[in-house]
Amino acid sequence: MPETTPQDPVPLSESEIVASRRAKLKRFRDELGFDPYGSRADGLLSCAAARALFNEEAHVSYENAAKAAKTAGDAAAPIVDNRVRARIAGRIVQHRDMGKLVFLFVRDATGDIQVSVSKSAVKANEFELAKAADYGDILVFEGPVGRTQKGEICIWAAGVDLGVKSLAAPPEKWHGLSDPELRYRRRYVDMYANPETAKVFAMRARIVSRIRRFMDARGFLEVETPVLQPIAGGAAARPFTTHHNALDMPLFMRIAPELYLKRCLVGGMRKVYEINRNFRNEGIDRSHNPEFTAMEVYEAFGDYGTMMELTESLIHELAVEMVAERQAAGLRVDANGPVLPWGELQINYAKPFVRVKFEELFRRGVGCEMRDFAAVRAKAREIGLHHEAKLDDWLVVNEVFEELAEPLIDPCRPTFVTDYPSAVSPLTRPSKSDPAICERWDIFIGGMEVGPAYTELNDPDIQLAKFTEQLKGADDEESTFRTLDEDFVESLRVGMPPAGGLGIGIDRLVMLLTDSASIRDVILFPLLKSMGAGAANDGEQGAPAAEGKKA
RNA sequence: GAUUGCGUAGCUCAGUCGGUAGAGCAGCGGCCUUUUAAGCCGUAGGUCCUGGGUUCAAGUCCCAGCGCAAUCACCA
Repeated sequence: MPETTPQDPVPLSESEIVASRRAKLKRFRDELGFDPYGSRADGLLSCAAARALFNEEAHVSYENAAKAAKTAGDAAAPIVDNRVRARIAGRIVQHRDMGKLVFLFVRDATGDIQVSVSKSAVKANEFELAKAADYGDILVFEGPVGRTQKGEICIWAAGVDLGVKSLAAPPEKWHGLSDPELRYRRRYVDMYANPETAKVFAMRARIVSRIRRFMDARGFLEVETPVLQPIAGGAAARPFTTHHNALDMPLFMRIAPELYLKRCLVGGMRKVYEINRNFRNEGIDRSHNPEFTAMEVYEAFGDYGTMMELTESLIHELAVEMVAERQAAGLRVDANGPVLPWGELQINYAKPFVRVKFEELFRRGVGCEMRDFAAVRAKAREIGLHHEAKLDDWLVVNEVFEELAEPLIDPCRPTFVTDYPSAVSPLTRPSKSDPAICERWDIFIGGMEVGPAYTELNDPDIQLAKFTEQLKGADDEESTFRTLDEDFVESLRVGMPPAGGLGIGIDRLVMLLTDSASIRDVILFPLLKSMGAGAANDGEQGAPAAEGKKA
């Protein structure tokens, strides 16, 4: 490179690596006759499936026959080879060139398998390809499944082809990619460099499909409701705003599907659910991503009790299945039931889950009755809640509860906290026997709130009053996106049957079931700030990052 | 949004009190038909996140910015 222009931030050393890979690509194509961008390959097995084809008996009898043939020379009987043949494709993650024999480890999403390529067993160009292959290239191999002298299951290549030549500099092959930022930004590298990553997303897919099977088996209908909404309702979060050009209409990305799913009940669907993305314009941390997957469930003529049974059965069943998966993978499993590790914790998903009333937990954590507001306020001041005086009684109760009572919940046992004060759950139906509390629960697992459920409010007049009251309390910023959903109220006037409703944070549940510490470890492409100048490999003409955006 | 920590080769990481920029892997050249965390020998590779400042001298100290992480706030 004679000169590096400012628009070309690629460091010289990297161009050297890329240049050598480009030279190899040319050689593979021009000298060895392989298409560096590959073509269709039929009958491919996964690496895991190929490994499973190994048969010790066939391997031993082949080895013996080959040995005998060698000593007997020409007089030997023809060698019988009963080893099963397999064709696989994957990235080269290890490469040991022993001269006339090359050992490679090949990886796909199911795992690794060793391949050895002997100069005497393949065509000359195929051998050269295997010999010169780079870490990260995808190769296709075909041959019998046996093992090596060291006992490693191994495909003895009879054919080698190029799937695709990789031009990028690969990550370190023993440590992989460990910088979390690089793992998220270049997930496509993370997924093959760190097999654990690929496993988590395979588990996530199985969990979500099991949830669907569970819901379908119970007669729930899966529906899809709008993500683009003229009014962002159903939760108390800040929405993302957008705009439809042809209609010249402001729109919001939904913060919850709730109000549409309830309309489905009005329309006559008895049991509905939706698994889909919500978008909330709030902070980001270990358990929050701006877009996240939630399941919402509504059951006509159910209530928060039916939702509790459903939730408990669902999560229990998922945990049992995860335990079975871990057992199948050879991991140690707790003999005492469905116990899964989550970081330092061992979470026990045995039924029944813990159930505790808000009022009871409050009493235990705070040491006074929640309805004794004077005592509660005294406690609030004691723990340093200075703005206590400005808050309504029940809001103080709630804050004191979160501070002193929630920590009492055993993080190792899924726990339903039930019967919240009505005043802190404005859209929930008050209990018939005690209107100060309402029919709502939250489920906590591992110290995280995984989801709430309610006996839904279906009186249009009360709903309208509560909406209106909420709007009155909105500050300036809030009132720019909070609008009364009159059509929803109108739907309640048509008549929504009494119902139970449930929301479960799927990402958080997947975190718990896959022993992932951060929500970003269970979201393939979590939102990151965009990089300014000097962005890694993006080729972006990174404008000085400080410009614009920030306010 | 606040606080703290981190940012050095493609990757994983050292870098002492402020005094010539280091290692392993990947790459490149050579040897080898059974390797297993990376076979053996040799070789090359740098915007020390960016921009200022202090200093004879800054990867190192100071200020500002960018990014990531953790904790808190908001929220689920």
